[in-house]
Amino acid sequence: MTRETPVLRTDPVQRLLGAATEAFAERGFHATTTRDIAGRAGMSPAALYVHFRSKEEVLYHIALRGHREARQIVADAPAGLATHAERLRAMVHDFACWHAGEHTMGRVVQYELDALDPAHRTEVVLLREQIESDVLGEISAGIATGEFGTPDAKGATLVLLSLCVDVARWYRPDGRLSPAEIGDLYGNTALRVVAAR
Amino acid sequence: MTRETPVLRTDPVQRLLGAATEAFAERGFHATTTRDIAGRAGMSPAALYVHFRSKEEVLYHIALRGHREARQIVADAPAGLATHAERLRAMVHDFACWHAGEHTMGRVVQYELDALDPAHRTEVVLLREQIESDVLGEISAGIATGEFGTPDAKGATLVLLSLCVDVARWYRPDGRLSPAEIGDLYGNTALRVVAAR
DNA sequence: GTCTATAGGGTGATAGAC
DNA sequence: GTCTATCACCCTATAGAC
Repeated sequence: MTRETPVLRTDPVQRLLGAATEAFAERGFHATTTRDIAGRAGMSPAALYVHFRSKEEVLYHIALRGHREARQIVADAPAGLATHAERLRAMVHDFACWHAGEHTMGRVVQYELDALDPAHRTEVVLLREQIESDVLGEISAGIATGEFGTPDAKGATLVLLSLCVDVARWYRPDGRLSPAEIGDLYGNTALRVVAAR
Repeated sequence: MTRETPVLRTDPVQRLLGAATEAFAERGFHATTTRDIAGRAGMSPAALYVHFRSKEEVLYHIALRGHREARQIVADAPAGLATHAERLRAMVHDFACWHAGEHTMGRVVQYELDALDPAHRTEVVLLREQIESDVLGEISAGIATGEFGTPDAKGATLVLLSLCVDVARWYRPDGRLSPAEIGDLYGNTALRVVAAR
């Protein structure tokens, strides 16, 4: 009567999305074959096309889910924190930490965007702009209250987002730093970058 | 008697390497066909194989040249500068600036490494470690003299190199910041990251 | 050193049985 | 909803003429 495998893993769509995320992260979208995706999910190549119209549509679903997840991370981070310094630290901490812990998803989300159809790409770029806006808003607010000494909110936003995104490129699970340690390092770095008083 | 095209452009090897760099940067190694490379260089697909053993060997030559160029940029940057702060600022300024101005080369150098043969990859990774060592050495020296307040030389090195590398991902020639402005922003950011006095 | 032609194999996607 | 079999196309790399 017990269920050995979680429901998520028996749902063929979720199995295909998970398999594709791994394959895209390891070899890139173009170098990944539909046979590889289906094989990792324990299916024949044809089964993929029952659930998705094309290989590109698989990437689209992954990119959409990943970006929504990332946006949520950034939006939820400052909840309950009072100062702009603590709020920004939490946002950068959690965003960097997510790119380490979810580096497989992160790599697909950040580096395979150009493989999307123009319409799908536009939709995903909107989510990216919301994340950027969240961070820019926090930094601008901190500058307005005098909590941050930097005069350049846009420059600081660019630097901090770029820093977090690049974690997905270099992070390795067997590396020197854990996701939590990366979050700490990056959260503290953020306060230096905006010259928090 | 005048020469309309520079010698570099008439050398088929240089033409192929330039064409391949553009193609790899735009579409990635795996999505680029040898037909595309040869076509951009004004040749037939077969001509490529007179000068290179394989598509991978073309990438290898680009990666080697790009990494040597980048290493030179970082090594030359601090020449003639006395304080560790000015030396580090120059290194980060020039390295970031290079990734913007040479973003086509930079994108290939930073994001197509995994497509190299294991032996070629190892050779290129050695050059990367030299760049890392150059920056770590400068930061450690600045900490030793008390010029930099950060206690974490490795963390600061990681942050600054990551920042510069990621410029190749997001930089667009028609964007808000010029390569020189990015260099300035990143050079100043570097001094904040290491807590320069 | 360049070309045209092609070998040999892999790719995304579909047809039709169960 | 999954499978086997396959289509039509594209790929890297090579052969051989000039």
